[in-house]
Order: sequence, then C-alpha cells, then structure tokens
Amino acid sequence: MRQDLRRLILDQTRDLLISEGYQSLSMRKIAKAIGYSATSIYLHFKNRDALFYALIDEGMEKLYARFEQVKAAVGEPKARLAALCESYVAFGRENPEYYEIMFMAHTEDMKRYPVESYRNARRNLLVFADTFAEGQQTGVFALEDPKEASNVLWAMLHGLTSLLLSHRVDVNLDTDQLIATTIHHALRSFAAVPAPTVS
Amino acid sequence: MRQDLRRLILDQTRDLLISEGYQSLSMRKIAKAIGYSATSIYLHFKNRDALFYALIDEGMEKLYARFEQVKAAVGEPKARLAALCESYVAFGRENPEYYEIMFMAHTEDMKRYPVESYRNARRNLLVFADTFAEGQQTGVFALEDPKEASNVLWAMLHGLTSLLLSHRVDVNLDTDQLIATTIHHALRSFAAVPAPTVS
DNA sequence: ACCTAAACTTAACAGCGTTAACCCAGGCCC
DNA sequence: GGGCCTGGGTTAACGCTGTTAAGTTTAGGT
Repeated sequence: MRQDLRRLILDQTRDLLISEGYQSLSMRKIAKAIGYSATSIYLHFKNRDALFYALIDEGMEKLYARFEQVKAAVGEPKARLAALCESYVAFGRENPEYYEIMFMAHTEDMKRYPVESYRNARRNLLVFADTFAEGQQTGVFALEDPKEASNVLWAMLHGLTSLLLSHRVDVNLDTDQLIATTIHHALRSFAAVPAPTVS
Repeated sequence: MRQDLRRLILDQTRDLLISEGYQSLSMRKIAKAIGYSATSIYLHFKNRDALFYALIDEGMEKLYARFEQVKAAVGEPKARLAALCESYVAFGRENPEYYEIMFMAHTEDMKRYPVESYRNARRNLLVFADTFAEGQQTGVFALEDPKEASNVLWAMLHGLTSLLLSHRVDVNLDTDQLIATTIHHALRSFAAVPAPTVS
C-alpha cells in the first residue's frame, strides 16, 4: 500500500538518522533499509529534501506535544515559561537528530521548505508568545512585544542547544549547570521585578 | 611556489564560498577556479575538511581583530560588552559564509578540528570572559563565573545570529530591532543594578 | 482477453572526495 | 655529463552520491 511504504520510509530514515547520523545518510542506504530500490523513495517524496521536510514536520509535532503537556501542567506564566525553556533544551538534547534537521539544517536546504509546514512549525513559537502575553498583562514580565520577546527567547535557547549539540561548549563547564544558568539569565532578562544583585 | 598556491586555494575557496555558497562547493570547482587539477589541492591540504579548518581559522582571526578594535576603543566594561555583542552579530551578518563554516558547520565535520585551532578560536570567548571579570570586580555585573557567563552570552548571541543567517526569524519582525532587543535583554540579564520595569 | 494504471526496478548520467600511479623539470653527486 | 632523487604537478580510477528515463511486473476493470 502506498501509505504504508511512505510510513516505512519515514521510520527507517529516522532510525538511520539516529544510528548513523545525518552526514552519512543517503537515498541508497534508506532504500537498503526499507528493502526497496532507491528510486522507489521518489514515488513517495519528490526528492531528498521533501523527505527531510516531512521528518522536520514530525519533529515539530513532537516538540509541540511536549509544549502542550507543559501548558496543561503549569498555569502560572512565569513558571510555565521556565518549564517551556527547560522543555525546549531537553527536547534538543534527547532528540539531537531531530533537532539538527529541524533547526540546524543548512540555509540552502531550507529555501524550499513548504509554507504550510513553516506555519505549522511556528505554532511552537506561539506557545512562548502566548505565555509572554499572559504574563505581560498580569505584570510579571517586562517587555514590549510578546511576538518579539518569543523570538528573543527562542534565539537564546537555540543558541544554547545548538552549541551543546555541536560540542562547541567548553568541556570543563558542567552542562546542566550551564543550561540552568542560561535559562535563569534568559528569564531574568524578562522579569518585571528588580533582579537581585547576585545571579 | 608552495606557499603561493596554498594562499591561492584559500582565497579562491573563500570567494567561491561567498559567491556560490557552502553547499555547492566542491574540490573540483575549487580546482577549476585556481586553474589546477583537483588533486593538486591535496598537496596543500590533507583533505576537504582541513581546507575548511584553515578557512575557519582565518575567520576566527578576522573576528578577533574586530574584538581587538572594540577592546581598544571602549574601556568601560559595560559599554565594552555591549559593543562586543554588536560586533559579534555584525560580523556574522557581514560575513555569513565565514560565520556558517565557523559556527554552523555540521557536528561531524568538526570532530577532527585541530586542538591548536580550537584553542586559538577560544581567544574570542576570552575577550567576553575578561570583560565580565573586569565588570564583576567593579560591581557592574551580577554573575558567578566569568567563564560561564561568557558562554551564556555567546549562546545568546549565536542563537540570534544563526537564526538570522538561516532566515528562520519571522520576516515581519524588524531585524535591527530584534538584534537591539536581544542584546539589550542579554546584557540586562547580567546587570547588577535593578532593571527598570519596562524593557 | 485486452487495456490501463499503479508500483516498482534497472540502467544510466553527471558529479562528488579521494587515492594510486605516473610524469617531468631542477638540483645534487659522482 | 650521466644517473638519481625529489617536489610539484598530472591523469585515471574507485566507490560513492541524488536523480531521471525507460522498462517491467502486477492487479483490476470492462
């Protein structure tokens, strides 16, 4: 069945991505993994990029599901924002292969990323923006534009996560400590109340 | 002469990188650009990665030169830190091709990045750390470890820069505004004095 | 029984990084 | 001067890559 093979391709590609990494992935390897010829993949995906886009979409869904859980569990905006931050970084560390294709894929690769997928991915940012807007109204956050604030926070979190995943951070630094400190500073920068003199 | 061709390879590779991008770069294209056979490149660089490492080193030098200028021009720690942040992001935007290979190159590609180059690159982080340490003593910054703080700040700046370069930021947002806000928040998170209630 | 359409395969193209083998000019030693 | 080595360069080739064109097989409908 048409849908079955598509599902099989996606699953095997994800497994290969996890086990062997993005770099060593090829259409022919995927073909071998699914037990079909390489060209059969093109019956289900326009090309290599389209296949990866589909995986990116899946990753975005996974991340969103995680955010939904946080949203349901934590009501207070400040605490929820903190939980979202931790959730984002944890997602990246637990699913490096997803995170890489989702947010670290090369510029040119993303040029033809479908608009509807882009909009779907944007939902994740909106979770941040909504929380910012909520906390802005209750006066716990100091910011001008929730949308802009969500991008600022995302940039901070993405910087941390991507540096960690690409092993560019000083090995002498404790990773968990660095994550905690970064999130602490990120949140502190949006806090309405005067911050303490020592971090 | 041996050194001349090495220089020519580096220059042409950089030019190709700028004009055609990282993705479409190949040893054979470089060869055509320098007017030699592809294999001649291997007489000067062990392999493709080594060639890129050399370019990364050049990029790190360029960035460092920029930082040195800031260091010389701005004495006060807080103002200097702000200038360094702006300088970092500006470097990324003005030299996207350098920034990409320096900080956005794929994980696996960096596994064999030479240790001495790594140490050289670290100098750039030290400029941040030194400024933090200086401001910490005079009491204008609230932080525990200057080294850790420099990594936190770097993560924030890198997140912003890489998202901008990969065109992942909402096009409706004004780029300069976003940069200003992000840097403002990043610095605010390290400020010792209580921050104002509105950003 | 014949036609069509879908699902899939084989063969091929052009390009990739890299290696092995070879060529050839210049300098050194006898 | 003849032999030899060496450094800088070459060509040919290997085994990859993504992708396309053409061909094959299979199932279903009339």
